[in-house]
Amino acid sequence: MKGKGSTKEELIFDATLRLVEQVGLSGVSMEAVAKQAKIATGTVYIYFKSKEELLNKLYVTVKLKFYGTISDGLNEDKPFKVLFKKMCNDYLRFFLEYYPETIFLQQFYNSPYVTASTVDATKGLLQPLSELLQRGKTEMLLKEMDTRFMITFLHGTIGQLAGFIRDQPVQKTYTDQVWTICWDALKL
Amino acid sequence: MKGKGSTKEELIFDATLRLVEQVGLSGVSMEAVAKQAKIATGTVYIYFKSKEELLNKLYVTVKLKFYGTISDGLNEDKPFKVLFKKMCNDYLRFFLEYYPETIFLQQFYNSPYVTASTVDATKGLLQPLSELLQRGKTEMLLKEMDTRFMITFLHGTIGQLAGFIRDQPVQKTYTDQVWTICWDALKL
Amino acid sequence: MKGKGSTKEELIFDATLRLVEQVGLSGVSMEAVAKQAKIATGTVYIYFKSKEELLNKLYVTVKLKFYGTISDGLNEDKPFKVLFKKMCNDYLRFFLEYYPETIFLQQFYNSPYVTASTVDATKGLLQPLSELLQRGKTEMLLKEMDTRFMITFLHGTIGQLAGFIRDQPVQKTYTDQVWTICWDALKL
Amino acid sequence: MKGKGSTKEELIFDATLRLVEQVGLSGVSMEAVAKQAKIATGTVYIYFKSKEELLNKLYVTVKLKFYGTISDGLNEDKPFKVLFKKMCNDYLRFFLEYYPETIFLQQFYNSPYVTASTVDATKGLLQPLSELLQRGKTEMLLKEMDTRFMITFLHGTIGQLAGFIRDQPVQKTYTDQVWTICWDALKL
DNA sequence: CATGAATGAGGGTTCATTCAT
DNA sequence: GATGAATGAACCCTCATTCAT
Repeated sequence: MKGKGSTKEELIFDATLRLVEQVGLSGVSMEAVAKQAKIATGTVYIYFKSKEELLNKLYVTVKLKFYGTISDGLNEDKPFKVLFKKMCNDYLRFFLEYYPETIFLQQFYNSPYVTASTVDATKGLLQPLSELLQRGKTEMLLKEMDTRFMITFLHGTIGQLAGFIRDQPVQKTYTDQVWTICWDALKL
Repeated sequence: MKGKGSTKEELIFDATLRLVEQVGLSGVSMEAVAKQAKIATGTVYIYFKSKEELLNKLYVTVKLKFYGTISDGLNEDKPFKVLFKKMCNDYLRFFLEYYPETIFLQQFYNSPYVTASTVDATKGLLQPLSELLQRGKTEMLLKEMDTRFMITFLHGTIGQLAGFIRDQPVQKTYTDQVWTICWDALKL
Repeated sequence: MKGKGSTKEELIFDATLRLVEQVGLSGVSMEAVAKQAKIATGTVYIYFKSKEELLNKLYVTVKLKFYGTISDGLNEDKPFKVLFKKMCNDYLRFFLEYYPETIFLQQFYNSPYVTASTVDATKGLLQPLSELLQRGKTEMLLKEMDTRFMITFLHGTIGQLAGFIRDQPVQKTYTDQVWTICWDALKL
Repeated sequence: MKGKGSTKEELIFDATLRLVEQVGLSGVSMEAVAKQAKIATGTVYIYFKSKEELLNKLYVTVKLKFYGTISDGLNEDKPFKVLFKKMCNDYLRFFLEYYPETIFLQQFYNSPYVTASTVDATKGLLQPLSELLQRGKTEMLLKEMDTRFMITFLHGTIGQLAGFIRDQPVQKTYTDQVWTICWDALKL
C-alpha cells in the first residue's frame, strides 16, 4: 500500500521538478527523471507516453495547484481591497514556497514542448481572478483597463519580484511591498 | 574592410537571433546558425570557441544595446517624471521593436548556457537606471524602496506587458498605459 | 476442456496471425499479441517460454495445416495427372484462403527467429508430395529431375502466383492457369 | 582521390548488404552498418537522412543493377528462344552471383521500410522484359497469358530455384534445368 | 582564414522478459 | 495459473566539436 500522494505519476512529477530546479528544463532527460525517481527508464513510459506528454501534464497539474491557491476565497463576501491583498499574497507565497514549480512554469512556457491544447486547458483557470478584477472595476476601485492586461501585469510583476525576494537573506522586508506596489499600480 | 555592421561576428549574431525567433533557443544548433549565416560550420568556431561562448557574447551584446537604449538621456537636466516616462517608453519600445532580441534575452537567461561571468558583466549596465531611481527617491517622488527591487519590478512588468501588447491587433491602446502603471506603482 | 479451437495456445496463435496480417511480422510485439488475445503479457510466457518459441511453434502448426491440406488424397488410386492437378489447386487455394497464415509463412522464413530444429521439423511433411512426384517420374510423365528441385519449383511458383492473383479484381481468370503452367513445366 | 566505385554511399551500401547476409534485414542497425563500414554512426546520416531512406535507396540501386543485368541485349535481333534462354540464365546468374543483394531484395520487400514511391520507382524497370514476352506471344511461341502473370512466374520460380541451387554442392547439374523449366511452362 | 565531412556521446523511445501479487 | 507493472538493453537519430584539405 502506498502512502497518500505517492502514486507513480506524482513520483515522476516530483523527480522532474527537482531536476528542473537543479539543471533547468533543458537538462531534463527521461533517463535523468527515471534515475531521480529511482525507477527504470522504461517505467516512465508506462505512465506518460512521451516526454512531451509528461511535461504538458505536469504543467497542467502545477497550473491547477497554482490557480487553486490564488483563487481560494476570492469570491467571499469581503471588501474588495481585502481580497485583492489576499490574492497578491497568495500569489507571492506560492512562488516562494514552490520554487521548483515556479521555475518549471516559467521555463516550460517558452519551450518547444508546449502544445496548443495545454495552453487552452489552462486558460479557463483564470476565471476567478478575472472576476475579482472585474468587481474592482465595477466598484470604481481599479482603473478602467483590459482585464487580461491587468492579469498579465500581476503575473509578470509578482513572478519577477518573487525571484528577487527569494535571493534575499531577509525576505520579510519585501513581502508586504509586493501587494502594495500592485495595488498602487492598478487602483484608480 | 566590410561595410558597417557586417563583420563575421555580427553576421553570426544575426543568424542566431533570426533562428531563435523562428525555432526558439533550443532549436538553435551550430550547423543551423552556420547555414543561416551562409558560412561553413567550422567557420563559426573560428570566431567563437564554443556554442556557450557564442550565446554568452551575444547576450552581453544584446544587453548592451538594450541598456544603451533605455539609458540614453537619463541624466539630462529634465524633471524626474519626464525622464521616468521616457525610460519606460524606451524600455517598452525596445521590447516591441527588437522581437528576436527579446525572445533571446528571455530564453537565454533560463538556459544552461549562462555563465556566472556573463551575469556579472551585465550587472554594471544598470547604473544609469539605478541612478535615476535614486534621484526619484531623493526628490521624494518615489517610494523608499530597495533600488534593485524597483528595477526588478520595472523589468518584469514591462517585459511581460510587452509580450502581451505584441499579441494585440491594436497596440496603441496599451502603450501609454505601461508607463502610467509603472509610475503609479512606484510613486510616493 | 475448452471448446474446439479455443485453447489458450490457439488464442495466442490467432492473435499473432491477425497481427502479422495487420502490421507485419516486425510489428508483432509480445505485448501486442497479449492485447490482441485479450490476456496479460505475462500469460503468453506461461504457454511459450519466449517470442522465438511462440513463432516457431506457430510456424510448425501452420505448416502442418498447410501440408495437411495439400497432402490430402494424394495417395488415392487415381490417374497421376488428376492428383497433380488437385495438389496444385489445393496449394493455391490454401494461399488464397488463409491470407494471414501465408503472410506469416513467408515473413517468418526470412526472419531471425527461425531455428534449425524448426526447419528440420517441417521437412518430413513433404513426404506425400515427394512420393507423388516420384510416382510421376516412375510413370514417365514427369521429367527426370531432383524431386527437391521440383518441390522448390512448385512452392516458389505457386506461392508467388498466389500473391499476384490475390491482388487481381477477378481471380477466376488465373486460377486455372496455375496448375497448367506447373504441369507444362514439369511434364516430360 | 577515391578509387572508382568507392564513394561513401557505396561503402555504406556494401556494409548494409554484408550485414543483411550475415544477420538478416532485421539485424541491421544503423550502428552495425556504421561499424561494418568502419565509419561513425553519425556519418551514415550525412549520406542518408534516415534508415528508411538508406534502405529504400539501396533497394532501388540493387533493382537497377538487377534489371540492368537481365535486360541487357534483350532487344537484339536474335531468335526469340535464344533471348529467352539468355534472359533466364542472366536472371539466375544474378541471383547466384549477388547473394547478399538477393537476400536483401527479398527481405526488404516484405519489410515495414518499403515506401510507395520506391515501389513506383522500380516498376518501369520491367519494360524490356515485358516487351520480350510480348514478342514471344506475337510470334506464337508463348501462351496467351497476362504478361505481368508471366513475369511474376519467372521471378518467383527463378528466385526460389536460385536459393535451392545455391545450397547444392554441385550447381552445374541444375543451372540448365532452370531455363528449360521456364520455357516449357510458358511456351505454347 | 574557410570549409564541411566526420566523429561519437547522449537523448527519446520500444520491447522481450521477469516477478511480486 | 494469471496479471501487468517494472526492467534495462538496444535502437534511431541529433548535434557540438574537430580536423584534414
